[in-house]
Amino acid sequence: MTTLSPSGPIAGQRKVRRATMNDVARLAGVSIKTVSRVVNDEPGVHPSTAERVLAAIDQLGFRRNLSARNLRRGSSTGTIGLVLEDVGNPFYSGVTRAVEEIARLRGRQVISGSSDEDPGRERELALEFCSRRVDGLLIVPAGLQHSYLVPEMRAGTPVVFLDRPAGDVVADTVLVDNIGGTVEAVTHLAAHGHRRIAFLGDAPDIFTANERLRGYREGCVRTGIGYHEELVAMGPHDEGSVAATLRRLRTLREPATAIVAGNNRITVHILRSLAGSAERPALVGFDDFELADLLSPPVTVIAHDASALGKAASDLLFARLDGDNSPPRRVVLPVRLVPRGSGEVHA
Amino acid sequence: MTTLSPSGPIAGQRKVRRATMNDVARLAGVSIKTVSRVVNDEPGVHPSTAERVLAAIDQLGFRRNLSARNLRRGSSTGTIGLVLEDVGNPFYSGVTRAVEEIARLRGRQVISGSSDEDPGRERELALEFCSRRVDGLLIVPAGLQHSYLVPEMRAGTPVVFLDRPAGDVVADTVLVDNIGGTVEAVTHLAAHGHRRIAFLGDAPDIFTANERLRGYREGCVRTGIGYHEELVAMGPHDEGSVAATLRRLRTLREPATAIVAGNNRITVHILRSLAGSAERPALVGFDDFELADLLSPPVTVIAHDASALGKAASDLLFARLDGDNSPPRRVVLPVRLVPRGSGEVHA
DNA sequence: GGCCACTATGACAACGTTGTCCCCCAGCGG
DNA sequence: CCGCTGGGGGACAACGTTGTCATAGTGGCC
Repeated sequence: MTTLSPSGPIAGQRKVRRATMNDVARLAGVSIKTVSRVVNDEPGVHPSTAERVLAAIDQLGFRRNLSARNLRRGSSTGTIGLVLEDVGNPFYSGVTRAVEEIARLRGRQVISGSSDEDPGRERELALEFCSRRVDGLLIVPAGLQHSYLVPEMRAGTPVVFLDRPAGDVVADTVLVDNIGGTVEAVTHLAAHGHRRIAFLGDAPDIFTANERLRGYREGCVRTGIGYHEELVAMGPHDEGSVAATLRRLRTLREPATAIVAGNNRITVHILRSLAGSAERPALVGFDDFELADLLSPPVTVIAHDASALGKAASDLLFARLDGDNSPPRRVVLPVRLVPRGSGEVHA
Repeated sequence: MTTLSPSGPIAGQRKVRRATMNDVARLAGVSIKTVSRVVNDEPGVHPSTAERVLAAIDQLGFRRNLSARNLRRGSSTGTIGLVLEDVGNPFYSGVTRAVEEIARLRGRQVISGSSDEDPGRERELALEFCSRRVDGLLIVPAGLQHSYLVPEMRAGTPVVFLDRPAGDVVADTVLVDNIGGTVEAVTHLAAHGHRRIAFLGDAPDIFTANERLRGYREGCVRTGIGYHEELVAMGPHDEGSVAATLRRLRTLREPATAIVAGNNRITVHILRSLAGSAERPALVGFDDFELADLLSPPVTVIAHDASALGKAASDLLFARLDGDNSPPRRVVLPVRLVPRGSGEVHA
């Protein structure tokens, strides 16, 4: 194995101009159009000519400029844009992976970015993607205003909202059954004898957090254990605030004996806070996560599949790209309670 | 809050042609060049003119076409390409996040794709990114041949290899101290009295797997416990093969009392296989992972920071983009053993 | 031998933007 | 009143590619 040094810029030389079809054409002694034909596998090029062209391409290291191509062709840049909350969050990286998979099958590249729950950033990313003329847009909304997308949608860019609905446009949306999930969580805990069930959720202006709170409340009402303000703690949570909340819940006149966690991050914060304490409340977490089954006790969760979400949204998007122009759809994916132990502790 | 329906394609109408600078110019009663000036915040436009232009832009929902811009300007498409093994793997999604962060600070978008350890796919992705004229390329190599990148590097596209070195080109590379890590793992286990330490690693043609094996071997030699073929199991591992290997290790004439796991996936497979069994060998895993500290016993790991890796690589890439043309560098990031319990079990 | 059909190839414009260069006009000094 | 200056704005070409249309050559057929 010889080690090639690319003897070019790396060694501090001037940048070499990139070869264009023109250069290839000159070298191969044909017209630029013929090069184009070869590059695009168009018929009607004599095999021997094609061979000369290919040799020239190889020699020059030619690679066609997709900016130029996209400009000329007008339609389809072969990319789709994905705006999510945080690629670093395993849930969203699962979504990303699924989207990438579907996109690959359909010959598209994914461009993604994290909004970090900042509506301004979400908008910035989405519009940036539009400037790049993505063929479609998948968005996990951070904000409630999406009218900024109207011109893009009018111009034919399909948009699918993911995990949360758009604020003020009508568009395809894929959600999970947040309400059903927390109703089930509460029901499950109540069935195991718990009457004092707390809910720790994310900031209430986040759609899913709010929905899950609603489900929690409905569960409390349906099971007859009643809804008690003091058992609810919403808001952006970090390790510290979760620990503080747990302390508070323990010292109530009637302490909480069970907890529903509003998302995977909160579940983990809770687990970490509880680590080592002998007495631990029953726990059901929203979102499944790796290793939940290996903890002791294993963590009961409301599971919903990141891949399924990504796949459903991509499928919807590609259906639009294929010309489906039926009215906007709202898909709600089911969740399921996975009993593992942590929620089956008796009160 | 009113609900806007984008009354366009969604409702099944014809696609509206997207507004161009020409349309804006016509509407604003100026030349296209003036529109360009406004859009690019160039000086020399009368405030009142600029206002008219901005109004027209708003009215038409104009968004400049970056394909055209990039084509015309020739340099910098404002994107960087990231080829990794699997965005769905938490380790790589951490890398992605870090890269995205740095890119954002430098005004770049990240385009990423997963190679799934397939060299062909890696190449395909990298070249696709080159066709899109990314400003730079970050690659977690799947294969050993990277001479296909030479024309690109010559043309001035900086390339940084991540986590593994390139096969046959000289280029910037950021690695972690794989050898040092497994040496330390073995040393740690030996210090706790283990003499029969097994190693479960990934396929040996993967650079990191091979390095870690080397470290393991060196650790065995240095500690004087000796290297025994029968204690090593390389190869692509899944849940089943790991379980089988563990059974084999248990039934040796001198069974293994400790295990070093070659990466986070293997560690998890091991944990899952061991779940429930009373007697468990000591374990040190390569790669830290979320909740490792909450398992029982908590899992001792060789930790290295995905963000640090992503950041180091991006920093290197942007240094190149800023004109640094010193000889290619190889950065090796330190790892550290995080003792948590699973590796401190006495033999 | 003349005409046609067909294959292989090329000339040219156009995609939407920006860099270069030029022009117009108001204001000002001589 | 003239020439000069500088701010504001426009005409035009060019980026690299592809779609449209034209054309040269070749062989077959009456």
